[in-house]
Amino acid sequence: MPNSSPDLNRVFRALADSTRRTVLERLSHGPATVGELAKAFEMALPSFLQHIDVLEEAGLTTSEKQGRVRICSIAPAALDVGEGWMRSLRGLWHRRADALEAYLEQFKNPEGESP
Amino acid sequence: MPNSSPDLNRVFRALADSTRRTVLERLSHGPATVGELAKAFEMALPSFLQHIDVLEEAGLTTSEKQGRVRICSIAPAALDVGEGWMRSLRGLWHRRADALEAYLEQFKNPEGESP
DNA sequence: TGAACTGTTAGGCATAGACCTAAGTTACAA
DNA sequence: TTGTAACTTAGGTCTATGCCTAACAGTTCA
Repeated sequence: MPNSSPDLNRVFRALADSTRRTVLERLSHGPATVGELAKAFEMALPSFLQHIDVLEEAGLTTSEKQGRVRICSIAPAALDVGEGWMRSLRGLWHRRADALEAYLEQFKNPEGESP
Repeated sequence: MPNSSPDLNRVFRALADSTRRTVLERLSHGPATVGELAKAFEMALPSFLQHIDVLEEAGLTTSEKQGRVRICSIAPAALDVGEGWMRSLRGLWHRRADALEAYLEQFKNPEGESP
């Protein structure tokens, strides 16, 4: 479970904004241009572009320039990284679901083993 | 796929920091006190406490005061929210994996259907 | 060519985040 | 009852984020 990678930081940070999540949802239905994507939001285009850049730097989207148009697509590999981390964490937890009880017993029953 | 909820913002933001992810990994093996958790990091205790608070506000951990000790545990329900969002997004994408090709054709073959 | 379209860059502002030190507070222990 | 342990709160700095307007490209089309 590699954790210290800056990739996870970037992926989760990118997902921590509802504008960007909405863009990803839109892109999950198929590619779109910057202008098409921006229509759904009220913010100024340069502000919106920053969100696109954050997504792309996180590896969650890619884009390709066609003439004067920039076409964005979703790139779910980065999503897998985040999802994988979460799943493995939850897996660990499930294997230890009884640990809480045992641990708390220590504090109620100080005669048990030392922490 | 509820997206606008501030919960997802908080969950993903909380995960966007490697200190906090390390804490979650530690807690996935079982509960621990603030002091035990803090030992693994070099930062000052008040700084570390802020991370604990972020995790708790995101619903990723819970804590319980036992005497002068605060015992933290993982609370994977919030994790499921994030993981669920990611999985459903990826599901959508897989059903549309061929959309990129078709879309790009528009720009190469302007005689196709209008966008 | 020159206007219109679609981005893009530059620069500024306000808020939030991540860290710090110093100074409490509460519980346990001698 | 006094000291120590284990947080907790207060307040400060510095950087990053999210937004804006204004001005600048690169493309397309009349």
